[in-house]
Amino acid sequence: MAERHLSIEFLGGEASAYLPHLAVDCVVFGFHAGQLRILLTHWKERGRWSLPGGFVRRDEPVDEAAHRVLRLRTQLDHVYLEQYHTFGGLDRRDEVIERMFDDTRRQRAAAAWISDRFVSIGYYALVDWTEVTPTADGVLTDDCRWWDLSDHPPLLFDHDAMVERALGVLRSHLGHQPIGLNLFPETFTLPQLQRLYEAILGRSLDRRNFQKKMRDLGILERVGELRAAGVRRAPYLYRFDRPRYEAALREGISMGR
Amino acid sequence: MAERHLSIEFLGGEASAYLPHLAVDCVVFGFHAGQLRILLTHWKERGRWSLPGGFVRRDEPVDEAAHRVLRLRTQLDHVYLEQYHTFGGLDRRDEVIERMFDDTRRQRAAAAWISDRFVSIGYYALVDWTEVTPTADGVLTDDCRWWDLSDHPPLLFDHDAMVERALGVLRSHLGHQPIGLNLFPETFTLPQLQRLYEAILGRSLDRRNFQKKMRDLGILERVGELRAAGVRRAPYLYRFDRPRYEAALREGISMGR
DNA sequence: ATCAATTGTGTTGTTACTACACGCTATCGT
DNA sequence: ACGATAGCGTGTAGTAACAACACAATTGAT
Repeated sequence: MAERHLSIEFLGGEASAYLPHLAVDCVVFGFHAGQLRILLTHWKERGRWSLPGGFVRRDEPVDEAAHRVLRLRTQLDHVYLEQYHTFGGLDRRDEVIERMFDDTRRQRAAAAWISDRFVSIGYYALVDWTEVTPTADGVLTDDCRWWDLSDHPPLLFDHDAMVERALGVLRSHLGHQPIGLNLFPETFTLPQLQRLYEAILGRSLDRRNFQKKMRDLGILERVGELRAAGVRRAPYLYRFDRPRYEAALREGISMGR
Repeated sequence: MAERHLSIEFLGGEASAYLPHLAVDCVVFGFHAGQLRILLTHWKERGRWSLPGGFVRRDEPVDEAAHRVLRLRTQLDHVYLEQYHTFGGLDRRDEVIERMFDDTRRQRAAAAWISDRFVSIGYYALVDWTEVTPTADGVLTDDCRWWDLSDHPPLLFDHDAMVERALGVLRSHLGHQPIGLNLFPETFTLPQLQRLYEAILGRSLDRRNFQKKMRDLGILERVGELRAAGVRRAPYLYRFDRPRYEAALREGISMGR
């Protein structure tokens, strides 16, 4: 395979193993230092960033395709994943990528396959970033890393709009179901949780009302105190009560707005 | 074209004018006599019912494909349409339809095309049923009519699940945005509107609180009284104040639950 | 004239949310 | 040693939204 050219092989053998014109893209949210972050992949040939995505195998449900993509990019297996919208505008095609293939007949077919119009099913994921091992595929992409949601490079295709919409959906879900179990390690503090909520909502919340609300929800378990350097008073550590958390997920809660 | 066989022509010429493996299906909600109703199409060859659906042209956004499908089945142009979920399980294929094609090579290709696995983008529509002219295509389907949501025949493929999910989404939207403008004629009464809400939510509401709530929303305009036979007291007729209704759509409201 | 059925409106108690004030703990500066 | 300071935890009062409830108005049937 030539250095500057792609092979049809990057698709895992035959392009026909995948459904044409269909892709999945994932907005992977993490949370660190009071900031929402998203996982992005860097395209080798054009020096630009996009959401981690992939194609759908013919023998695979689309949800499973999203999980597979995420497994490849994060090395994580059971992530919280939610389909939120399918993007099907006419602008969704990639003409640049076509030039990245050799000019053999087989390669031309692959080039045509991939550069044609795509409909993309958008998923968003919530993960504990400390467990993620960002991984580029080394073929189409040569880098994969976290970016601050509020300070990331402009993305390829319509991926900026996909991020925007994912955040909007996440925000609207926040008022009706608990969020946090998937974004934090086992234990966390209430100030941390509040900063997460503030990052998602994009505005500050009253600490006292927030804590009262959280306590009253009955999905938290106090497990000790956080001992850390430079901290004045030690905040309590909490862990989510899984059965109650999941019950709240199913039945819904109300969280102000 | 043989009587009992389909032609590739039903796809509007070349099958290749459409994206393979991709479909749109619409759950069209109407409201009549206190009941939610959905529009279903009857498949000629198997004597069973399904949601109205269709394929996506290569030169057409998926939202536009949904509108086109709806235009064909209802003769209506600007319906309220919302994408709510994309269904991509492995069971979504149609093996029966394959036998409905002639055995010419071209027709076999079409048979393979249509009988392969499909991913379907689900939309739901809200329409004033009095304006709809249900229309079957006469090729794949020979009937198109309204059914009570609570009393319709079992549907083909996974369409029962698609209806179920559409209703769930509609229900959850009900608490955050006004609904009704698209389901009623120009004018309607508050008791009618309440019955619509009750049909969607699946439970009865308090008439007094409902009316107070609706009045306070400030999206209604009183335009007279309804004179009807057999009615004791004449209810007032209302019309939605469009600008205010649309503002409520954008900004969201809270409607109990 | 009375009754029955349906519609319109007001009142009250309760709950949820918003705004706000204070005490506790540990570190830091002096 | 000591107070100042920064961050954390809890409580209280006012307000707005919601749920439960009662009564008056209109019209056709008896």
